[in-house]
Order: sequence, then structure tokens, then C-alpha cells
Amino acid sequence: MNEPKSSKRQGRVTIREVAEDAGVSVAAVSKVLRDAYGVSDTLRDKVRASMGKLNYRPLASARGLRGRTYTLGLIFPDLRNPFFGDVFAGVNTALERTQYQVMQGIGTTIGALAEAMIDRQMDGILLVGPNEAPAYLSELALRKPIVAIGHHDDLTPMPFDTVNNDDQLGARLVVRHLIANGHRKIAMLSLLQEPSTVVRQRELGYRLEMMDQGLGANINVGRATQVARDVQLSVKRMLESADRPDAIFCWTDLMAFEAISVVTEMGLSIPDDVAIVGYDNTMYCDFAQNRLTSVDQSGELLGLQAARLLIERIEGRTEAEHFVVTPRIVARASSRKRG
Amino acid sequence: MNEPKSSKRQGRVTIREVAEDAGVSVAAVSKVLRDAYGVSDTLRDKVRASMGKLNYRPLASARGLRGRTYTLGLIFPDLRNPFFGDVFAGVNTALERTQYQVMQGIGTTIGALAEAMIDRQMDGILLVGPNEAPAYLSELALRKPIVAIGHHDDLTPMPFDTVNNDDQLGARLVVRHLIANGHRKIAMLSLLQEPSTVVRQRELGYRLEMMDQGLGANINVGRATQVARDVQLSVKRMLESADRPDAIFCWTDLMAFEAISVVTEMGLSIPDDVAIVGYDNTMYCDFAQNRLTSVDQSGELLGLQAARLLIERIEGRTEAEHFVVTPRIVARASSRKRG
DNA sequence: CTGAAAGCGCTTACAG
DNA sequence: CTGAAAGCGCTTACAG
Repeated sequence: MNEPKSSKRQGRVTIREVAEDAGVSVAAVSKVLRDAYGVSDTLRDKVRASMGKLNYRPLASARGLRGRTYTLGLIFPDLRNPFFGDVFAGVNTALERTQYQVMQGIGTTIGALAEAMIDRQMDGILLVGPNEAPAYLSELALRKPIVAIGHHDDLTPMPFDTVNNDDQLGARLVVRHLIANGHRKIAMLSLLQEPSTVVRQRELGYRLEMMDQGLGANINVGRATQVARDVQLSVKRMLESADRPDAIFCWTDLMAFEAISVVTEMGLSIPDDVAIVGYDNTMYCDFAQNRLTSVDQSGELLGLQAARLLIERIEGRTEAEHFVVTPRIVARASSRKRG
Repeated sequence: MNEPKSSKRQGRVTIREVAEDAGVSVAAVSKVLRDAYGVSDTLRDKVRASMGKLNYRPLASARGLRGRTYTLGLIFPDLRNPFFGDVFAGVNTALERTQYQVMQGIGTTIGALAEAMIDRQMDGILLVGPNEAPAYLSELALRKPIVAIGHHDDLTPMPFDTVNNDDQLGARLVVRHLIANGHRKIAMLSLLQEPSTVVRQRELGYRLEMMDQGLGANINVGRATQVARDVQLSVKRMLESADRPDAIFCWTDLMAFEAISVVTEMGLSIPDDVAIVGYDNTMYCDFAQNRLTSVDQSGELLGLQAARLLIERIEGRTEAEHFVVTPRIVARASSRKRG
């Protein structure tokens, strides 16, 4: 390996130059930077003027060595699910008037990403739909402030903040909606690998509501990985079975769009042959080729709230908070009344 | 603001502890860490053993203060276009066996994101489809290694690396394909705001090929922002105009899916009333409800190559390289032969 | 309210 | 090949 170019930081203004320009100490500039207490208005103005004049920008990694980097990590599992775009929009809104900047890490290896973020001195980490064991998350929370978006408590409340929609209720709403529209043989398409607590809550809600409605005998849960081909096979298997469901509740919109594809391919019609319902109410639901009924869990609100909670934690709060949004069903043609 | 918790780095193993454990100097550990030259096998083995035993992880921000952070920034404009997922997958593949980690910044304010990444000591930055002025990018390249994915040269070759598909050719392929399938009144739906060089190249290819094919009189370019409602209005306007096009080439799949929605909503059929073609060949093209003909520009390959070039740059290469992929058309039902 | 000094965890010349 | 010392750009107690 060659040496890094020495010109790399060439021209970068440091806190020392600001101090010289303003005729104050380095420590004084640092205080102004952090809005720390004990600075006179005169000094602050002088320093601010110099910072502006020299176009000073603090180096986050240097700050991080002693204090904060003002950087938050946001980890989500993949780039193809538009729901994460909603969450991200909310996070950005929360950070608008703050010094904090968010950096994304994307992938299902939450652990590795979280460690990389800790190595990079992120002040806190937002995790979307983590499928890691609660024990790992609890241990992680000991080392760094974290907020989980889409992670339900096991038995005991988690020692870290969580932000959720009521997934169990969301699933119940779907079942009720489908029944109200004349469907009885309601199947659910769920996730096969490493189901997160979110998946499990949705499954539970589906099962409980089916039983409450006296349709326990019709409970039918299929499972597929996120891989397109696997989803296709699962949907096909469901639709070709002896007692074909007249409605499929997919645990996420992304799977529902694939289900729509399979149903269309098979020459069946939606919703007359089979109704489809998703979860997340992403922008693609509105497309006329989908018209997908879905559950809105306010991704943007979840992201906004999560970022706020994380900053509170970084700035000192010690007891965990748990924020829950009530989901609502958004009906579209994919689940219209039968007959 | 409260003080950050002093327990924050509690328990973090430092290079000094590794040195003590291995019975060598701190400098020696640093050399092993960087695979630097001039370390005996014995010393290296001892140090590696201690690092493993103590579960040592270097602190990126401390490294960055003098050397590298082994962190690359990846900036892309939004989270809703699945094409970026392909690019990202390629970047990840390139980084697999390296020490580098990638962090994403998402948004259209490239400048602000790039500055935030420089403040955070990223070793280099990957920019996807930047719509910033070439002058800004050139100035940025002076301060930090960058690679632009989807950015064509203006007049003079850019002083930074670029990775592209041949967008002009891609657009030409679309026009040829549509003509071969019996379409003549081929319109293009392009981007209204701040068109990037990519958009312009696709427009240029479209215009040139239409003229080459003797269809110059049929050139018809509509423009819309990325906002869904605006795309809908533009498509509607096109389809309701006196000389309705019999095919619409959308500059990106995302817009094409919206076009399919509008056409479906209007009760027209695809491709008999109007053919639709997109660009990017994202996974949604395969869905039976879309069956979208599209241009494949190998997003994964672009991402892979871009990451490789960036690392080369960071490690010393000084002359700019420009990598170009030849696009290919992937025909699906949305552009089937007329009549 | 203001500042001099120490230190965060690394890397970098420079001696040996 | 190996190591002691200086230093990267900040923040943090601690004096004054």
C-alpha cells in the first residue's frame, strides 16, 4: 500500500486558526462550538464571526475522540423495500435543525454493522426491524444508546427505547377487514428465515383474530424467504392446494406485490378469485396495477419519533421509553367485496 | 446539554493494551494493523494473537486523525428507486475482503452530504447520479478521492473517475427496439428539474436515433419532476393530446411504473394502445403486473467497479479512469409487437 | 467568564 | 526489525 496523500487535509481550517483569528483560546472556540455554558456574548460573537469568515467546519472524528461525533447510525435490512424510505424521511425531519447527521448502514448482518458503527464513534444507533436476539440488543444498548424501530418486547420490557406500530392489532384489522368484505378462507404469507418479533406479532394477531371470529379452522400460514423465487413458489403452492384461500394477507407490501404477480401470472383475478392485502402502505400500493390494500403504520412518524428518542438518550435520559403507533387499514381494490 | 456518559467507551480495548499483552511497542501493533512493511513474522503472530484474545477493534476516528478511517461514503439521491439497491450490492461485493466499510448518505443535496462525509473523515466518496455542477465535483475531487457513478463528461474529461453505462446508446436501443416492434410515434418522458448528465445523454440518444430513423418529426419530449402527482399529469397530458404517442420511453423504471399506473387507470391497454419502456431493469420489471421492457445497465457491475476504482485512488493512483458498460435491452410484454 | 495543559487512540517520521 | 516521542484536532477538567 502507498502512503495516503499528505495533501489530504491541505487547507482544512482548524480550531486553532479560528482561535488565533478571533484572538481567543482554543478552549473558548470549543465551548462556542458545543454551545457550552460560560461564554460571554462578546466572545461568542467574535468566535462565530471568525468561524464564518474562515469557513470553519469541525472535524467529527477529532471531536469523537473526547466527546461526540454528532453522527447517528441508521441500520436497515435492505434497499428494496420502499417502507424504509418513509422511516428515513422521518429521521431526516427530526434531525433538520440539529447538529446531528445520519449515516446509513444497510444489510441483514446487524451485528457486524453495529460494531462498525461503534468503531466509527457514532453517538447512537437506530435499528430498523432488527432480527438479532434480544440478548444481543440489550448488550449493545449497554455500550451505546440505541433505538429499535420495529422490535417488540419479549417477556420483560427491553432496556432500550423502542418505536413500534401495534403489529398485532394491524394483523387483526386485516382479518376483520377481509371478513367484512366477504372473505373467510384467509391465509397469511409470513417470513421463513429468522422471523423478527414484528413478524411474530403479525402472525399472532392473525391467529388470534381468526379464532376470535370463529375461523380457527381456516388458519393457514405459509412461509417464504425474501427471495423472489421462493415467494413465488409459496404463493403458487397456496393457490394450487385443495382448499385454495380466498384471501392472502402478506406480512409486507413487498411480498404482496410478488403475490399479485403470481396471481396475475396464473390467470386468476384480484380480488374475485383471491384478495391480497399487504402491510406498510408504501407508495407502490397506489399504482393502478397494484391497488393494494395495506396497513399504514406511519413509517415517517416512527422514524421521526425514533430519532428524537435517540437524541434524548444521547443527551442523558436513562430510562427506556416505548412509543407505539396505532395502525390503520387503507382499503383499495385488491380486497374489494366479493361477488 | 448534559455531558456524555463517561462510561461510553468503558471496556474498549486500546492499542496500548494489545501492546502490553503482546510485550511489544504500540508502534509495532500499529504496523501489524496496517499490514505495514518491516515487521517480523514472530512479532506479527504475537500481536495477532493478542488482538484476537483481547477482541481488539481499532477505533476508526482515532486512525483517521493521522491516517485513514477505512470508511467510504456512498451518496445516492433517494431510497425509493430500487436501482440503487443493485449498485449497493456491487459496492458490497467489492468491499468484501477488504478493511473498508461503506456508509450511506441519502438525499439530493449532494453538496451538504459530501461535506458531512469529509467532516467525518471518509477516505473517499462514491456519488450516484450526482446532479451537481461539474465544477463543484471537480473542486471536491481535489480535496478527496471521489468516483461518480452515472455522470458523463461535459466537454473536457472529468479529473475524477467515472463509471457509466453508455446512456446515449441505451436510449438508441430503446428507439430501435420500439421501431422494430411497429411503433413510430415514440415519445420520451424525461426529468424536469436539474437534469443530470445522465438524463441529458438519454435524451440526446433518443433524439439522435429518432432522426437517424427518419422520425425526427415525431420527436416528443415530456418532462416531469420525480413527484408522483407530477408524473401522472405529464403522462395524462401526453396520452390526451391530439397526436397521442403509441409508445412512451421513460427515463427510469420508477417513472415507467407510474406511467403504467396512469395508462391502466385511463382504461388503455399496454402495449396495444401504448407501449411503455423503462431504464434500469430493476426487479419490479419482472412482476406480471408490470412486465416492463427496460434497459439493463448492470447496476451491480457499476457499483463493483466504482468501489474498486475508489480504493485504487485512495491507495495512490493519480490519473482519472473512466469505465463504461454497454447497456442491453431486456424485452418484456410492455413493448410487444403491435397489432 | 477565560485559558493553559493534558489527553482521547491512533499513525508517523525518526533513531537505533 | 523495533520502539520512544511527537502530533492529528478536538474536549475536558482544572486554575485563575
